[in-house]
Amino acid sequence: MLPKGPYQPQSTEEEILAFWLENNFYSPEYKSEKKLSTSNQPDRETFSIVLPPPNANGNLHLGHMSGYAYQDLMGRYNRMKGKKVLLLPGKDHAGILTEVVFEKELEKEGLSKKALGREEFYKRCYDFCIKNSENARRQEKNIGLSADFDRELFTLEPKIVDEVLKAFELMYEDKLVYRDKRIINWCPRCQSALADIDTEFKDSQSPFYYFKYAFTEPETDAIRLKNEFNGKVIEWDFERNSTKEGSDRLPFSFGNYQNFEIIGIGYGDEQKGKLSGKVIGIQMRLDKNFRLVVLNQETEIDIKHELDKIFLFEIQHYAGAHIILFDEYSEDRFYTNGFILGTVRPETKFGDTALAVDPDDKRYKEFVGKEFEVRTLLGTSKINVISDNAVDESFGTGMVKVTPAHSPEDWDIAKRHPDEAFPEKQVIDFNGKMNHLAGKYQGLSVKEARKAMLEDMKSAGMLVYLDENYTNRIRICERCKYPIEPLISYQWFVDTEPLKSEAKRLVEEGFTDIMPEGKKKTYMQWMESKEDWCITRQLWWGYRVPVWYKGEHSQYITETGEVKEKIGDKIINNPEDYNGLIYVGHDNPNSRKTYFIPGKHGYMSRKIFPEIAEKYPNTITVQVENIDEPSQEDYANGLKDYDLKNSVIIAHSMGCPAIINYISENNTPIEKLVLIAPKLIFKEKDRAKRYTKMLEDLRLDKLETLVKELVIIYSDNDEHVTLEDISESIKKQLPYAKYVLQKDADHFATPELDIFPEYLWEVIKDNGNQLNISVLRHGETEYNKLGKFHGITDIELNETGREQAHEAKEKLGAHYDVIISSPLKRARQTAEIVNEKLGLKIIENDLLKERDFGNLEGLTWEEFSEQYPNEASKNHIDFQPELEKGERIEDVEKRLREFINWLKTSGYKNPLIVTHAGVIRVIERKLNNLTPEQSRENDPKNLELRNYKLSAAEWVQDEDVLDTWFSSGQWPYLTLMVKEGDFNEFYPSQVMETGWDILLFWVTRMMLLNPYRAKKLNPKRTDEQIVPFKSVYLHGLVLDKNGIKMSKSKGNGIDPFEMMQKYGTDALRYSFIKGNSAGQNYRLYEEKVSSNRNFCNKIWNASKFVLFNIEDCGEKLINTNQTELNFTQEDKDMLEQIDKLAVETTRRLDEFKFGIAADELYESFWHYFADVYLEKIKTRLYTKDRDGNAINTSEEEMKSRFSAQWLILYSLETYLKLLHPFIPFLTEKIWQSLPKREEESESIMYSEWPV
RNA sequence: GGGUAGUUAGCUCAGCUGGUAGAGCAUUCGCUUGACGUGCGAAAGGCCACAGGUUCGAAUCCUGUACUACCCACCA
Repeated sequence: MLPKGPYQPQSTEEEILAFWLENNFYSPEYKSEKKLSTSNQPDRETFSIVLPPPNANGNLHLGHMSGYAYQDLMGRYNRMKGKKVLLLPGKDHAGILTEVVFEKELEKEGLSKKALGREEFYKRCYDFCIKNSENARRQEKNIGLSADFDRELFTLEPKIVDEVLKAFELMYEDKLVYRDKRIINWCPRCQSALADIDTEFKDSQSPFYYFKYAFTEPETDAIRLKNEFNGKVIEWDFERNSTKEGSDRLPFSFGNYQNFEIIGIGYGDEQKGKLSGKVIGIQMRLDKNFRLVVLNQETEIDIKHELDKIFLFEIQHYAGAHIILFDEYSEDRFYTNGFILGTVRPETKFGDTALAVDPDDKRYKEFVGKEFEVRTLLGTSKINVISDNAVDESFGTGMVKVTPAHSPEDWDIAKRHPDEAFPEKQVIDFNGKMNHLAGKYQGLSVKEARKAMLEDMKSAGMLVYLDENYTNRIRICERCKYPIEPLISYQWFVDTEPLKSEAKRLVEEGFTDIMPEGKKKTYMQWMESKEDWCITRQLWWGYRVPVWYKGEHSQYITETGEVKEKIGDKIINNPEDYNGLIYVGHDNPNSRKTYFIPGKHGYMSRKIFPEIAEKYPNTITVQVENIDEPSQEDYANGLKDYDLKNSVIIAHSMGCPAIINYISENNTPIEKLVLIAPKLIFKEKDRAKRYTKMLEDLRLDKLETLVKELVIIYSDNDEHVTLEDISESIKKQLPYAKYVLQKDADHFATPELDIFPEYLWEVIKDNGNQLNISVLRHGETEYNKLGKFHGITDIELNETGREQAHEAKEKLGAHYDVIISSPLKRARQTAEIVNEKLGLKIIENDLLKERDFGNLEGLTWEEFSEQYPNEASKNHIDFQPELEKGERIEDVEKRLREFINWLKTSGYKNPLIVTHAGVIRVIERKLNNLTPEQSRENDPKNLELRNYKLSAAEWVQDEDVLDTWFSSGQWPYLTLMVKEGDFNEFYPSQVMETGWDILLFWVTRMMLLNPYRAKKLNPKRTDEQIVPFKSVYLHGLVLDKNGIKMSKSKGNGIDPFEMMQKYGTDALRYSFIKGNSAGQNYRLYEEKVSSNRNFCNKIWNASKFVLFNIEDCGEKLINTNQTELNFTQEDKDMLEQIDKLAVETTRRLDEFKFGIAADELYESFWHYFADVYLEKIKTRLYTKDRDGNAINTSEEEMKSRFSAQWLILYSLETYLKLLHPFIPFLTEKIWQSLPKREEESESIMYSEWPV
């Protein structure tokens, strides 16, 4: 029985939720022991929804909750229909948003991103997200979301990360991902590139500057400037003060004022006297030969204001005309001819590369295609005039400055006029400050520069007009609202074209359906648009791009303002320059090994391979048993202990067929395979009977897919292989290999190391040591002699020290290319002395300074022990880890790591470094991986020279991370790949349910990337099998009572949990659904929730009534068949009503008309079942009248009563089932109290849907 | 500039296979001992934006207009 009183949602929900969770009902794998449970239906179809992952950090708001209500509704409905349902939850790392949030979090602790370093930051941020995601997960459970939480995934989970990076690699290979220089949105605050979609617009009132590029030679070009008004040349009749047509008006108007009297004419000044003293008017120099002076006769108007308006109008329409306001400006200022242009961003004008006009604009026709020298704030410069359709002749002056580096539109224009408008000139740096091209404005922020330039343009007479009332829209960062700076930068992009046309087709052909219909068009329109999708962000929080550069890479701005990229010391000028400098793959190419596979014969295998392997790290000679007569098995045994994946392999002779077979068999991808004298492969089949098997097995067919770069080195005078053989045999079979001819005799048997083929050296050096560092300790000082510690105490060399240095210089080799010295005197002096012989450049580097010993400075150990006994006891004469003042050892290590990194990229190959004992120790430790204790006994003596080798050409990983949409765009694929078998079972999912506002952000990108991945996984998948979901249902957004979008900043949000507390989760869920339709925003306010709470209460009370009135029936009710009963007309009506409703509800749900279904259920349950039917049958149900006398006692009455009892139970159960997807908790609670058959499901979740 | 949706009761919205309009809230009146006042019964309130068309019949389908909201692009 149900308890008395109104429905109490809180306690019921708690109880029911625990029941569901404990029984694992949410898992698609759930199986019940009860026979009637729908989980036991044979051959269940699957039904999956991959849920949109909310930000792991965030609290869930109404928007999330409404989504869950819809998703869960579908899940529960389909579960009851007997489907195997998976609702797959996840949490998003939300890239830039979280990074900003977490940075603020760190600030609170007095920490910063930089102080933590990348790894630590990532780790902490990860923990932060995981911790906070518990919150969201709890909220999801509380709303009753029946998702399989055991499958929940975080977007940065290692397995997901692997898959995301793999997508990048695949797309790179397919050329769908490429690196290029583009104009991008740069957020100077976030210090990151952003995609268009990560930006917003804000209306802004920005002054609009009309300024003039004045010709340096005023009269030449200016003369040709013609002014045509409305298509005709004005001809003014001076005599009659009218135009040639006889009108006394100009063939155009000044703003709204028609009644201007034209009183001044002619170039001569005969009329001037008439104007003196009272003229406030406009003088237009329409042509070289005359001007017009116009006087306003209206006295009541604000003449200054009106003239401003007119003036602006004239500037805009009669560009090139020279206009003067008499009392404002002196005449001369405007008599210089030039081009007037308008802009809101004068500071970018240093980046102008051309001036553009509308091709149809007659005013400028004869200037197009010519170059002019004009005056600028920084002197003069030459500039081209081009014509382009992007220019609108009616806007501004009809002439635009083209600044390709700072405006996306101008970049596009420039691309169409590469010769005139390129290369770009970037004048603003990544911090939003003016750079070297801005002359005296360098270093100013964009805002400051604008202000300074305004003043300068005014005084230089360049400013023609300033329109203070201009409104435009500026792009701002979606996350931090900082204005975006369009800049040119090298980034990674996705080529969306081919993906878009595919995504468009899949919807057009109906493999994915989008609801509501109207949004399909929005989708199509987006799929037709063009976009360079920039997928790299300069952040730490996210998937670090699996890209490696050969050496440090950087972007910089050249003297002329061109943006360039440098990798190592190579400058990238075109895409081909990246060849060999970029490695894409998420293994670290630095740890890539070089393997030598020896053959049976020769000096190469026996001597050279082992010698090199010993000398170079990461180089290994594979040991092969029975190398005199090796078999395939011998090779396989030798190789099996090594991970050859993505390695470099150099094989000789018999090693060649062996390795080819081995990698083919194991499908091992190889970065580079070098085959030296692989003659046996091609020639010696008949001769080498012993190797027949190896050669017969030879699988050249797979090489092309497995080996990225294949090199074959052959010898032209090999007795076995001739050039002809090569061309006939090998090249035909391996046309993609690179062939290297070794001219000399058969090198590979020659005992001379130095004729080892040059090419091989290159290969090995990639992984080998290129940088030879020699480190020299300075000479003796007085303090050294006395045993006094001196770190930063700047003591000179003493006599002995100088002598030592002189001695040392004689012994030094001549191969150094630079001297790098600590700035302290003792080192610097030593460097200078030894350099007397070497004659090199000496560079000082602060990082090489000796450690600051704090209290120990200037003291001997004994003195120190006396003065600071405590401190001394914690340290040792040779090793001082615990100094109270001074520099910490870790800090010394840190700066030296920095120094070594700098050195690697400095370009020096053989530097001589002059520094201090402490520093040398640290360097040594770093390079030899020693602990401080291990290194302390090995102090270098004065002027002792030590040599180290370093790998200079290291691969350096790209610092950037991937755009969040790049990963969330693959979400269904990614999540279903994690658990074995899920992909095959649940992909494609049935529905994608989300708000329509992220259709263009997310749904489109999922349609771009998922089909691509699915097809890649298995090319045989059909269109139907590659789409990520069959239907997209876009729900409307939740608005507040006044129809305004809820937001934190407006404070108009409703807290869903407050509503749940107050009215119950079911009531809130019902409010999200009842009466709403796809794609339509709807308002949510407390009254709605409360009325739905009333509905829940109605269900509760009606159920109590039903249960109370069937109490006396016991087992009889559930064992009676409908056909055994005699129904009255009212019963039959009820029966018809409920049966029809079930059919109707099913239809509505199948058509995604959730809102209508909820309406109809509400109506039918309340206003028919409860209000009509239950009222009608009360007389049949009661066993006593008001006075307590027994009634309904005849057999017929008893029968009628039983029929009614049967029917109210039947109806109630049916209603509960139909309502369960909408109102899960309450319906479960009541269902539990209903009399049921033994084999009935233990939960309404798996009860059978009534149709 | 391109696109999408909307315009129905005082308010918020349903109603989209065409058959003289519905719900919630609000309003008015009545009802309280037996599931429920978080209730029951009743009432009032709409030429379904406008104009054409198709049809026996249009809130519903078509065309156009007006207004509103939103999205995309552009704004030198």
